[in-house]
Amino acid sequence: MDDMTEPRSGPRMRDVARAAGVSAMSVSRVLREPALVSPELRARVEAAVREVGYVPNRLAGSLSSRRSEVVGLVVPSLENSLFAATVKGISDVLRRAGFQLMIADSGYGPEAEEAAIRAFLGQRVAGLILHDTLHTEGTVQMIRRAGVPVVENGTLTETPLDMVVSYSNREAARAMTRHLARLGYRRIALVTLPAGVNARSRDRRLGFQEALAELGLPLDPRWMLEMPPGLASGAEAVARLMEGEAPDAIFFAGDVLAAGALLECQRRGWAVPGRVAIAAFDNVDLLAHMNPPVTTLHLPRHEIGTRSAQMLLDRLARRQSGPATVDLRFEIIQRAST
Amino acid sequence: MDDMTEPRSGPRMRDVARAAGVSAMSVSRVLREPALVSPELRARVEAAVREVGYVPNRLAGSLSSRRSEVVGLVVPSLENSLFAATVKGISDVLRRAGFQLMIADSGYGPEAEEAAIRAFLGQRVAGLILHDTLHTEGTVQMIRRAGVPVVENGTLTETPLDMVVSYSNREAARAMTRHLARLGYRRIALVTLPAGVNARSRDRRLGFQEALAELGLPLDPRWMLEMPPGLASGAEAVARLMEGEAPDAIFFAGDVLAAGALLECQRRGWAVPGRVAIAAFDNVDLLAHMNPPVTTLHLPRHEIGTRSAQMLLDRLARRQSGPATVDLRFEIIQRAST
DNA sequence: TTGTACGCGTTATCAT
DNA sequence: ATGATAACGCGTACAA
Repeated sequence: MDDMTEPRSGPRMRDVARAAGVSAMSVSRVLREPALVSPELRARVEAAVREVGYVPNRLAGSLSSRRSEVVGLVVPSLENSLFAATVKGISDVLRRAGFQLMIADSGYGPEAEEAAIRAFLGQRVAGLILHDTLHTEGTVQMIRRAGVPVVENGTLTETPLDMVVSYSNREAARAMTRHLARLGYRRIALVTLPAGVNARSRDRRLGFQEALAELGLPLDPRWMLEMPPGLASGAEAVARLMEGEAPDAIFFAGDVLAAGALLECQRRGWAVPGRVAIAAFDNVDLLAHMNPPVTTLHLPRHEIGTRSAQMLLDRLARRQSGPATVDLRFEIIQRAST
Repeated sequence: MDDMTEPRSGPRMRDVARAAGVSAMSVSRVLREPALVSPELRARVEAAVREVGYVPNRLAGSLSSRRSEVVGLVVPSLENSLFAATVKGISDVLRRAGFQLMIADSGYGPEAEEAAIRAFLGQRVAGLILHDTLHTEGTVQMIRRAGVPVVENGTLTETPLDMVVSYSNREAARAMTRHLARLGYRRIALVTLPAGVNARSRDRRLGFQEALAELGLPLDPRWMLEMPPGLASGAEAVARLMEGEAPDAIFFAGDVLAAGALLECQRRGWAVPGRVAIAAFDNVDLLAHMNPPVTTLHLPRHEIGTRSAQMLLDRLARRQSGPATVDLRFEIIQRAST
């Protein structure tokens, strides 16, 4: 039965020092620079640390050293598994370096992002990783004033805050569109997420339009839909596009729209790709296992995370200096749905 | 062109105080207890805050007050979207209370969990939320010594560290098994994730066995499979179970195994539920959109998050005192696959 | 209502 | 190689 007294503060460095019969500074050194310390001292201190169950207070440490081992990450949504791969990459690299990860979502737009970043800066994070590339003025000012390194992830923005690690959404959409044309499709439709505050969707639409123009294919505005995320959206989109003058291929450039569409085709008995071909944007496991398997892009989601974290760490270690843009490659995965 | 000098520390409270012509304490009060301060003082201070772009240092604040507004969360995997709903619930509640979230994954087992918790305690988190319920001795000791409130989420463990918010994996598995029997199925197989270090899988297997015993149905060990997570696993499981003496229903109690199995049945031309019925454990969007839609359980994933965070906040505000177990309800969603 | 003094637990710096 | 001292930036407790 625990007694519910005041939250204990636990043993401090000086308690360890006393137990080991040394000064607090020696304890600090043993913990951070064991090489600079005599083996005997180290042994005594390490024993004392275990004896009293000492867990160093990183708040005090960071306050004093003016450094922190926490990175702040802002993703558009915590529920979207597309970001999960990137988060995993970030987390893996940070953990090995002894860094912690704080996460917030900006689901409600750039203002929510600003609030999250303000909170992170209050915690004096060592760096920031942002998925979105569209920020409020206040956000930009805060970040500049704070002088923390930042990596943006969502798309290869031309106006980066600092560092960017991503792939080109525009080139990826362009490549897939050209791929569909190469396969013989001529009436190609595009479905994206709402492009309003989503730079990624905007870039994908641009790439699609570019490709059609280059190929001399018709660009019918009725064949460019914006739908909210979700399987139901994909189903609705394909149903809507197929009534009237139907496309022969649909490029679903976002979320799980393509999967939803294919499932709807199965229900309606529409042959894929016989009646309409379907292509997706993201190489989620599901698409490979569907019937037919769905043609899609493979994007370096995990690598975006590892590279982002690594660049941040390099900058913090002064191993790298200025802004930088890393353009990671994507790949087309041709499957039976096209 | 930024000059890459030393990381600036930014304006401090005393800088704001000077700019406003008041004492630092007044700045602190304006920020934390605006009600106790005269309107004019507040106005001057708020203007000064904006003028110098002040962002309070929460490291210093927490060090001084011995309180923090950070909660540590450990999930088994950052890539599994099942946890995402819970994380979202946690994040939503914490944000409204001005709390931040630190996240780590324990993908490599209880030792990784211990390391994550040690790091969190070093950051002096106000509380912990753990998905797993199986911990090392070191973990238990550390948490007791630190005296931080803890919520466990994964299953209704009978040996909680402190608070538990979950549903009963055992009852849920039992209920679904009985449901299948009620529908007339008699040769019921079970597929779970490896139950080794996974208390959830263990509880599900127990519930399944209980139900069979109660119903007087045969318990053939060859009909209880353990498979790694993933669609491919589900496909392999159904293929393996259907050779030889085949079950008439398969209960896939984990991950997306059921979806993988159904897709495999489509490929093989096995009618579902004609040839074999399929039930799943988690109400992911996909299952509702498949052909046929898949019978499953609806689990209170999001509510687990909100309730966990709320209980933690309540405890921190001294509004609730002791250990507690919250048993949230689940629900059977009967669909065409059974 | 506002201000002063001190301490939170650690690290940087300098001295021995 | 080890120790003493003074910050780090804020909040608590008390005084005015």
